[in-house]
Amino acid sequence: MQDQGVTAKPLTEKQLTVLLAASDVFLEHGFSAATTDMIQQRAGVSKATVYAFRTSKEALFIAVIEHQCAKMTQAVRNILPASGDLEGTLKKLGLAYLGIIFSLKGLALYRVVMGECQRFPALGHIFWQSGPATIVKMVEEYLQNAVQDGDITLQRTGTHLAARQFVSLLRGEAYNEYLTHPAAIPTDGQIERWVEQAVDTFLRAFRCSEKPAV
Amino acid sequence: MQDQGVTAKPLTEKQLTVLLAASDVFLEHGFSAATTDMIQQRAGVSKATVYAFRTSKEALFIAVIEHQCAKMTQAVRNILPASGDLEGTLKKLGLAYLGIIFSLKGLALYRVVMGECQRFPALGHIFWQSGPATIVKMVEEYLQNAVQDGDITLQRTGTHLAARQFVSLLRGEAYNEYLTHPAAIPTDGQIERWVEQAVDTFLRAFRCSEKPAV
DNA sequence: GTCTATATGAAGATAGAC
DNA sequence: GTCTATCTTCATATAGAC
Repeated sequence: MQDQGVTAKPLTEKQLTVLLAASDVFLEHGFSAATTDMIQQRAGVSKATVYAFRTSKEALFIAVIEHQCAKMTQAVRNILPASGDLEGTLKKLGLAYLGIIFSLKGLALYRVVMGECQRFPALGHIFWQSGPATIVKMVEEYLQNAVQDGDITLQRTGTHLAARQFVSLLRGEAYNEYLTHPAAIPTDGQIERWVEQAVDTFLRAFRCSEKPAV
Repeated sequence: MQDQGVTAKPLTEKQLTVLLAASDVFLEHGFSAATTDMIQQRAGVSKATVYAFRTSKEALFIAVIEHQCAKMTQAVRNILPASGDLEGTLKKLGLAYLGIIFSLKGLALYRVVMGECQRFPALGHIFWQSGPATIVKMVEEYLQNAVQDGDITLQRTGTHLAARQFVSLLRGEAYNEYLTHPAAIPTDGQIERWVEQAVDTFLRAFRCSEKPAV
């Protein structure tokens, strides 16, 4: 661990170089197939410098995933839907979220975490909290506002499940499709269409115009 | 490849032993972290027997994933919803599908494929076709029947997207949650609730009682 | 702190007996 | 076809100079 987490950790230039090189290599190859030689070469430093930053390959890998997850959390938390109406809010939020998870790095991070979370269970938890759990919580808040404004009713499912269903619709089958077809990422136009279709279906299922038949 | 695919391949007893042992090891550790020693020991045979079945670790891994995907396709195709009404059909289908993908092996297969589909792109394609694409096609057929019966209208999204949205709702956030928290699998009761909630939301969004406002 | 060079162990694959 | 024993390669990690 070595100074992870809350306490500040002002990385030196070389340390940052190592961390970024290790990120590239681990995100591309996963833990086991990546070698410290690759990382060393990519960073342009010697092996001793790599091991001066973290004392083992495993510790380096954990640092990389924690760093990537922290970056993702930050990106998700920075989403600030401007619009006042629910539809516009959900669309802005959806666009930003899909932009993150459908990026090359977003997809690669997901693949690596899935592949290694059996060996590193802590990383599975961290990823879950950083990504899905965070966006669901944010959606939940916006939905609760919309309930108070009378736009939608969530009595049938509860706020939490409704938020989860929205995020699932948002991600959609396209997520699995692109995860299993590496090297390709969707265009902005495709993402826009997915978002509109997800928001559309969600609002049809939860809009107040329908009777909230519990 | 060596006699994969359409042509029959009557595996000898030892070959099957090796294949099953390799399946266990690869599904637990992924490709790189698994060793031929583990497979050899688990199968109770010598290393020469392992290499007599497939000529390299990579070929053995491909055989394992193809076999697991074929088994999954078979399981999905065997789902035969009995009920005549749409709601019952979707529920039966959903229950069976979630039973497959939320099993220990189903979750493990997904993790391994995700982790290795960068190195083995063909396996990503195979998995996509075996799992998500297959279930979506089946849902599509049932939805089309329901449209002709006048139960639902899919003009807004088209049949294909509607089917994809249903499958996404079905899988839900729970899928990511259990993927990132290995060793745990949901109870049958939980799966039942997820299915009911997914079907409920889906039918609310697509039922004919709503005006198909294109 | 950083580099070069190296020790050490492990894993994929094979040779040769039966 | 199967087993025992082994070869060879390569990756993690360290020792020692600067």
